[in-house]
Amino acid sequence: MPTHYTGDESTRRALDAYIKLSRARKVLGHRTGQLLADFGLTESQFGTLEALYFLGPMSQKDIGEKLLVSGGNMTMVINNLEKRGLVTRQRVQEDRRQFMVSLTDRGRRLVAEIFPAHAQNIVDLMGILSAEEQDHLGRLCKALGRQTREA
Amino acid sequence: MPTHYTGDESTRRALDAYIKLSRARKVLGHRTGQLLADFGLTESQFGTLEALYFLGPMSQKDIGEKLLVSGGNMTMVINNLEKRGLVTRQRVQEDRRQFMVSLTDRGRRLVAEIFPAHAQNIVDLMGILSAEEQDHLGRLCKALGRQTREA
DNA sequence: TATTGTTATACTCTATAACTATA
DNA sequence: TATAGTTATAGAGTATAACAATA
Repeated sequence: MPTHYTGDESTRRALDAYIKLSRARKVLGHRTGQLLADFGLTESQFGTLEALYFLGPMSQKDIGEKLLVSGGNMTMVINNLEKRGLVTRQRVQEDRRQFMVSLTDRGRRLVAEIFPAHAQNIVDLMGILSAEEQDHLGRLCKALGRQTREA
Repeated sequence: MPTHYTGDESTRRALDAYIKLSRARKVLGHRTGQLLADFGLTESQFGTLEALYFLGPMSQKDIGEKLLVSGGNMTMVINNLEKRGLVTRQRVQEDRRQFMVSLTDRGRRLVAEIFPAHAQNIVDLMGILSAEEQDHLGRLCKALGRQTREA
């Protein structure tokens, strides 16, 4: 474990932050994932539904970029959601290479059903941190997530 | 996207922190995972090797708890590492239900070969944050990861 | 009875590369 | 030529439950 790495201080510090970040995310994801699993959804699937719910119809490419999921995977995720009647694909007339993905009524109802409990889970999990700490965590993570996509 | 959630402030704040945490971890994991992939290793596999390298031989159960990986998965991860001659299993004489997992010389050499570049990747990625910010991030994430295992 | 680990089941995720259709 | 999406490939992850061996 990097925690026991005895090298120089700046390396130890970065490794330590990284492993704690990873663990936190894993623990939180495990918790939130249980609720989703009760509804037969994976994180990628729910993330897709959530994006469509809050941002409206999008191409597969846009969803993939939002969720950091590769093209081939998006095809599969959308396929699985489509099989269950939660989303639909519609060709974009102006650019027939694209599909616009939209929630069906059933998909919308499912998100509406799950989201409150999902959000409450996250509020509960984050509740160990004060409002200021949550904001600070968000800012630090935002910097990490942004910088590293460009660099 | 929770970012566009228009509910109450505390919910928006928690969701926002959560999504940024998730994105950061995903971006970082993607980056560090590329190096590991060059050596034919997944994160779980390298995490196992790393734990054995820095903490010494451990039972599968202990590794699973460190890495937050379930029992059945640990069997598979260890199997795959064992096939490649990177780890070995030895029955524990005092409790013959357990296997002690150890690095082979080959496994130890592989970690020694990969770790410097892996650590440097993390130092580079975390480098967008100051030393104080990295420490702060670590503390916030530690609280998140710990609390939620107990609660 | 409880625990460690294995096995079986059944999906989902992951990346990549070759491919089709369209731009 | 470049882009959006599909398909094929090939593995690894995930959880669960039933099982064996041991405590």
